[in-house]
Amino acid sequence: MVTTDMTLSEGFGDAGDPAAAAPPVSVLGRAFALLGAFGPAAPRLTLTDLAARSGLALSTTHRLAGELVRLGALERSDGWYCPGMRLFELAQLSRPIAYLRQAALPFMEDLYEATHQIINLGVLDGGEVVYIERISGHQAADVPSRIGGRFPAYCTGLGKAQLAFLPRARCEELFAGPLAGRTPGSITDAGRLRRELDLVAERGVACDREETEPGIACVAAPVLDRRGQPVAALSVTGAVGRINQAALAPAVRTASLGVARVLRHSVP
Amino acid sequence: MVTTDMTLSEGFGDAGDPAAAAPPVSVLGRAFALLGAFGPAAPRLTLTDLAARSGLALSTTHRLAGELVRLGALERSDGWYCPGMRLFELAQLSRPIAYLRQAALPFMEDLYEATHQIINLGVLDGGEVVYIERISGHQAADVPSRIGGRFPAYCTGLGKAQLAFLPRARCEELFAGPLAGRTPGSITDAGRLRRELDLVAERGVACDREETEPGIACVAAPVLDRRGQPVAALSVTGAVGRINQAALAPAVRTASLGVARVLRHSVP
DNA sequence: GCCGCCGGTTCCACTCAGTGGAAACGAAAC
DNA sequence: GTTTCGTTTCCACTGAGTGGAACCGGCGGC
Repeated sequence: MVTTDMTLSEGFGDAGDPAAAAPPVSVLGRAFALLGAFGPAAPRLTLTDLAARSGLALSTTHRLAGELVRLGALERSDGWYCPGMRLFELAQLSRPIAYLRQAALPFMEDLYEATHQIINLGVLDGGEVVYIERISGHQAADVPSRIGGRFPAYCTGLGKAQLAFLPRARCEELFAGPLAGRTPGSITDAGRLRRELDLVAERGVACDREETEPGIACVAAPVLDRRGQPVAALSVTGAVGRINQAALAPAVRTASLGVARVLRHSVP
Repeated sequence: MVTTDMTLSEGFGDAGDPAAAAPPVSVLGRAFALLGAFGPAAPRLTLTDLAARSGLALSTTHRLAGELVRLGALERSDGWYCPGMRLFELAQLSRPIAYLRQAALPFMEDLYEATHQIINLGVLDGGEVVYIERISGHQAADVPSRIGGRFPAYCTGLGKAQLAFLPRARCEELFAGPLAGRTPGSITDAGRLRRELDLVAERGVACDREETEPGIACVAAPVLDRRGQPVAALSVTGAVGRINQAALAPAVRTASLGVARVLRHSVP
């Protein structure tokens, strides 16, 4: 129910600016258009880029950016703007995120020590998964997940693990449209997705073999609240050859049950 | 040089609102006053609290908060507002933070596996340390650090490790005023701080025995850039009895050198 | 059951913060 | 030297933003 129209404005790395459809009317809208101009592919921008990507007039951009710098939401070093530390501080106060991370990290550490693969924690937002925390070692596997990043839920382990425990109706409405898929392995057929989710619900873990990224596999398990609703999911991710899904499943499931238990006891 | 006046508005948990000194003039200022109303002690607020703590008129608060919700910067569930996920997403695009975390995490994992104590990563912002990442296990030691949290630099290991490598002049100007201290063990004498920092610069590690929090000790080492300037610091933190500073120092120092090496090779 | 209180929401006339075109500036490229 | 490109400053216009006031609805007390 939240940020349904927000996904549209997600700053993807398209070079040519598509003259942002509906120029925002309110100052806040404009300010967030500025912030939204940044993205994984554009972690820092000059004033002119900022104006072009946000669709705002140059002088407006200049003034707003200046103000955002004063407020700490942007930082500027030799002509480049990038998101500032104040945003980071504020973001950490997000209640759900702070609680989740605090509860989950010890279990993520356990999983890491046991597997030495990448351990991810993500939550569902609309039909997408947002990565909240990720721990990894030195082997810089080309796993595309990134804290604060988003992926379509139906083609990631983290997403499927949570979708499977959503009320059926809610899930259906999320995937009414056609499923584009990310890789040749992604599920793009609604019927097959439904059967897959039934299987996940039955087993308590979701698997992903090259559905998110070629060569990458993962095993994920949901963290459920008292009412059985998913609040997050944990996953172990790595190169296909290094992920033995059958062997990892119990560990991931145990860890996510542990997180759920801690959350039940700490959050009222 | 950044956010010098920002520290004033840090939302501490004082119950009675001190009728925020200078009401912000710009819409953005007002919006950030709203966001700044949240704090560790107030992770969620009602509309009325929000208005009181930010010093804005109720109807203004209502409208702005509504807009921030639409933008994803705030979330609302049954009457409570809290910082939203969109902020979190934007914050992760902060170039310095993302690079730092990516470079540092593997080494932090190594330190964790070796010590099973709390591992912190922090950067200097003015005279304060901001915690960027923290990993910990199940023993919920009462260590006060929190991702996104701030402490005065001169009474934390992370802070001293970085201060010691700042140009002397810069350091002096940061601590021109009197040092309040956090605990009986904190350094509050400018002369003693200077000698301590000399020692840190010589050894390459900073120690903290109950200077931040009674019963807590840590060992920290700076991550220096090409020019020898500190960009961050790593620390191992835990209960005094469990931290053998002499034994940990080489490990922490090695890890921070590792991070510096990775950063040198990845960031231009 | 009725009333008063207290959060939250909506309304609306006033006005000042915000806008953006244009011009000045400065440094680097030609 | 001139041109070009990114940035900064200026300023007259105006509609987005403001906040007092009225309204709504649920809860607790009388």
